[in-house]
Amino acid sequence: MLSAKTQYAIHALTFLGERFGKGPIPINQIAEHRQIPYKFLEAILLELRKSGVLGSKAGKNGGYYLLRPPEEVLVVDVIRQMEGPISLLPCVSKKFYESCRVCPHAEPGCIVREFFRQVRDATLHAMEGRYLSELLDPHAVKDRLHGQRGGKMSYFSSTRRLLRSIAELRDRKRHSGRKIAI
Amino acid sequence: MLSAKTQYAIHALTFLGERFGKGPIPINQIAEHRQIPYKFLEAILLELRKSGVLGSKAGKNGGYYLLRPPEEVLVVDVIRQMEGPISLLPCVSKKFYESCRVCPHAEPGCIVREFFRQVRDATLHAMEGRYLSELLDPHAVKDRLHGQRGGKMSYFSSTRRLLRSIAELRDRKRHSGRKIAI
DNA sequence: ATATAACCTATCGATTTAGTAGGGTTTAAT
DNA sequence: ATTAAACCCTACTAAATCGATAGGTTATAT
Repeated sequence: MLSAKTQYAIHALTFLGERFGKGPIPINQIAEHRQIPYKFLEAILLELRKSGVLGSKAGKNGGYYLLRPPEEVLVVDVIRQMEGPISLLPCVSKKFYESCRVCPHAEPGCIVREFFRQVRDATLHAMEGRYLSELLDPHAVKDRLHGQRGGKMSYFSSTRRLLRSIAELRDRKRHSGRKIAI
Repeated sequence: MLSAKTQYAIHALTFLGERFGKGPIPINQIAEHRQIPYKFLEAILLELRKSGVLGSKAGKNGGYYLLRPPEEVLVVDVIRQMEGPISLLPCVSKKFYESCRVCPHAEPGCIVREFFRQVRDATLHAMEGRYLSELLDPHAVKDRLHGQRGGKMSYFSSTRRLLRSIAELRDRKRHSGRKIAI
């Protein structure tokens, strides 16, 4: 299970994603809308800023904002950043590899290890190429587009266009043959 | 990541699986072969017995043993027993469902929830229908068969037969349409 | 200057983790 | 009956993690 911290982080990021391009959003706004304890959220956002996901601006009209558009923020990266390894065993993790406590030399033939490698492959496959943009509330995103484009576009044309661009981006990434470590 | 307890449990069960049919195996034998602290392992085996996976026999020549053959022990059941939910969010778990802290009413349209439901489906699909028998060291299983059948069978015929029966069992279960909850 | 808002350090109680210690009970081979 | 071997149970502990909270510092728009 994901810790409360990670869950809060994801929901905070969706809030910021839905308001991408609208300038810095203050912590209390996020905290109120998403029901997250202010001080806890403060620490989470600070961590996300230090890990390069968010930018911040101090002082009046300050707050936090995504450094890149939600279409380019990998959900799996956020989870790894906050939670650590996706793998169920340390010895099948690439990003957080540690030797197993039962077979410290990680024998290549370890059959338990092989099983959990398959599990992590399945989990990772479901996560890879999935972006923050896919977790946003379409209604909020609509507002965001209206805000940027002056509200000239219809709901249907704007969201259809957005969804198409997301699908294209995701498809490109999925078939790029890029190895994604776990 | 799985806790040390769960990892130890799995390895202890493989040890017992490889010796299934040979009567009770004492704790210290498992502890020594699998490098698990004796007292910690004792607690783990006790828990596995209470949850119906293992049987035990006290006294001289006593020990622990699998109540059913390894071909019938689901790995995912062991993980759930020791570790809890497989899901990454409480609100997508069937066996351990709890409401999400961000949306307490678990709105059916929650897009974050949908994402993590897909992830848990993928993880579960990799686990479902996988049995303890698939995690056993073939060499140890060979010995077990030799022990039971008096060593008359050749290595190849015995293991081939075993592997075929495992594959058949797994295939039956995989296509039985049985819903496996998470 | 003032209000606002991020930044930083430190702490804190509760829970979980990964064990350890020691003794009591039951079984069974002799 | 003795006694060794193993199960069973309670309690404890040191460390880490979790889920926050407190309070002061720095930056910035007005």
